[in-house]
Amino acid sequence: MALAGLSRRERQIMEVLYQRGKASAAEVREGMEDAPGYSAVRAMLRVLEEKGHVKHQAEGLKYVYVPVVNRDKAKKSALKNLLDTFFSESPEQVVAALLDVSSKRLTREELDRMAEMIERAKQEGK
Amino acid sequence: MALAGLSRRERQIMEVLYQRGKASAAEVREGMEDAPGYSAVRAMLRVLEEKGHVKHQAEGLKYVYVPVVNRDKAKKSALKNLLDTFFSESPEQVVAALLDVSSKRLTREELDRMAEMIERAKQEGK
DNA sequence: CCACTAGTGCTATTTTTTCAGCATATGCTG
DNA sequence: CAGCATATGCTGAAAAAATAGCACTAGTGG
Repeated sequence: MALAGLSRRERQIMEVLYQRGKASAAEVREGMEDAPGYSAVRAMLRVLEEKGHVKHQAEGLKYVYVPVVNRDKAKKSALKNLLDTFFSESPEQVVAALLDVSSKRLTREELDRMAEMIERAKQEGK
Repeated sequence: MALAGLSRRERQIMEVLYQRGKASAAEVREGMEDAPGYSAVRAMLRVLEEKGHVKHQAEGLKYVYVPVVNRDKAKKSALKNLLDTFFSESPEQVVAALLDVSSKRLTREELDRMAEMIERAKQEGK
């Protein structure tokens, strides 16, 4: 898993990076809760780079950091982990929780699209 | 969040506890990847208790540890976090990933139940 | 009773993590 | 050009985390 094995701060940083796709040290810092000093963030990004979790590219004047493991893979393994630790590997329960957590914000259209996805899965599995 | 702000090991331990509901130090240890020595696990459980994340109860001869924040709350906040960092807060995408990750294992019945849940959400939201 | 196993409590030590500060480079502005 | 803002590179050190080890207690089997 892309997030496992990381220290608290490292994890926080990786989450920001996955959220934004890419970010400079300063941006990462902004995205962090209880952000430490700028130096600290940079130091940690450097460590993360050494460990091979992120890479940087010059963009204009500054460095922009990007996760090495692509978002999609990280996403899947994060989901798997969640499934594992909280949902007893039961996807249904995830859907239930999902509807619960975000029920107010879900539009009719979104619900329709979800239903459709499930419909399609049924077809395929038949 | 019940898992935020924890160190790597602490987090690992909490995940095991949420997975199993409750566990003795030895069981927690079994559930951990790259498990450290037994003493280490116990020490961390003690720290987690001090910090108020777990509590213990004597069960027979040994102590059994339980998370303080109940599973359901922890579950929701973990899901919210996932949504936030990987799915741009889009529940649909979660469903898509869910179907993708576990498509093989999903039975017709499970899919039906999911569809039904969504159907119900539509009714309510109408 | 003695040895053995499986617990607990506590503490000391090592390793990681986290952080701040300084020196330096670059572009921009008046 | 001088001053300022914004970068990076690096290093040292405080703080937190992770771990091992020891002493002790309570059952259990011989």
